Amino acid sequence: MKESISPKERIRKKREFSLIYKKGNRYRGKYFIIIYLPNGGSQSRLAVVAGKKIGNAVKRNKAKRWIKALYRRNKNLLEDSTDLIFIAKENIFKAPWKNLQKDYAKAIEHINQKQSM
RNA sequence: UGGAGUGGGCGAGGUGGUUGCUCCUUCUAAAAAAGAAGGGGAGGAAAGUCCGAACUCCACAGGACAGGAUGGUCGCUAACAGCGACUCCGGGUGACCGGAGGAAAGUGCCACAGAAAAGAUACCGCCCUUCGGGGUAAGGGUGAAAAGGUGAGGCAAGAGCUCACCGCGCUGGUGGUGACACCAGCGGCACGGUAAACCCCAUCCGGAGCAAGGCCAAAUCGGCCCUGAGGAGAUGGUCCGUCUCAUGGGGCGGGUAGACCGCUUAACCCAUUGAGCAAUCAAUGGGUCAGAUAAAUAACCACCACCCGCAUGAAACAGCGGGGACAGAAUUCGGCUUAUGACCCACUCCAGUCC
RNA sequence: UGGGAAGUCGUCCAAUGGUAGGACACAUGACUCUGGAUCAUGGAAUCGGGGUUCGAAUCCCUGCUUCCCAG
Repeated sequence: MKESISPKERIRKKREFSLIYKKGNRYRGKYFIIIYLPNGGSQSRLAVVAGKKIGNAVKRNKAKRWIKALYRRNKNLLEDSTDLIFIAKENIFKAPWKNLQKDYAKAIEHINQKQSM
């Protein structure tokens, strides 16, 4: 299993963001919020939002990197191809790596169940 | 040994493994996509956006006004509110640090207190007196600030009225590119403070900003041009013809999404030599060092080094637990300012002790 | 990324460089059988740090926060 994220696997256009915000479902995790929408394509896609509330530029980048790493490491968990927007919360910097992984696994499980129904 | 001053260096600690991101080159190959190999990949402040430029577009005969910025002198620089050296003033025992045009061009302001806050009709006072008035500014108290200061002479009482020293101003000389310094003489000296109040003087300044600007260009709507058989209407007594409207086909230019250029080789960096007190400049040789766009440097693990705490101990090693700042390029440079853990280096000052 | 504006009691606004004021809100008391309204009294602030000045909310530097504009 490859663990890369190529440009095709990212959400980049403002129009696409608006669509997902409008029609997608939300899951509130402990350290982040996920907005997800099945896209019917061949690949899942990803975007991370880290707002100004979280901190300065260094902190925002760090949050993005962590969430991207989570996604890469656990690509195979997701069953259907889905567009995902992650919104990082402030407490993400206090979390140990293992808790983040648990929280992520729980979130993906939740999404899989919802979509198979 | 302790305390302090100035300037500078380094700053995701190092090595390895697994998995990843971005750009360039070569190859798979003829192009795109994809893959493989090799190489490059954050900072001293990248930050705040406080100044100054480069670059691009717009405006522009020339001159004047308005508005803004700067402000000791000389130098450096592409430019600057920057930097260097020097001058004067103020602070500090000292190393050192901070400040800087003009108040005699004019206007304004100086609360309260005080007689008076500025070219003094002087409140109390002192002295003289023909009792009408006159001469004074030593002393008093107020205030942030009170009309040169101290001492002596002098006088009715006093006063730069006179003298000495200090301060201030003017003139001349000498030294210095200059700010200014030193020396001599003269004036006796009514002429505060505030220009980060208006202002005056000198110097500089057109506006907007890479979301600048350029180039290519879907879909849709509308515009213009060409054109086909037929349709409707107008002209006409009717047909042909001509004109208008709707429609089919083709083309054109503007322009949106989007793509590309701008986009990284530059007032660049390093070394040596020379000029200069220095900032800096010159010559020679070498180097290429991020270019992303929902936005790249990371995640996890192991070991080693450093620091802190715990416990043992005379001390150290081993052990356990924890820690490593401020902070992320976005057109590019030169500065300023602010944030910053640990460590290191150079020079200097003060105090104590010893030799 | 670039360009601009503003910070005064809890809130909304005032204030020539000279004692920071008003309204609403809050607290206490009076009035009332009680509450409201009314009356009286009181507390509470110049975004932080420097500088100029005898004296700064105001003038000058420098940071911080908030808001607006440009696709």
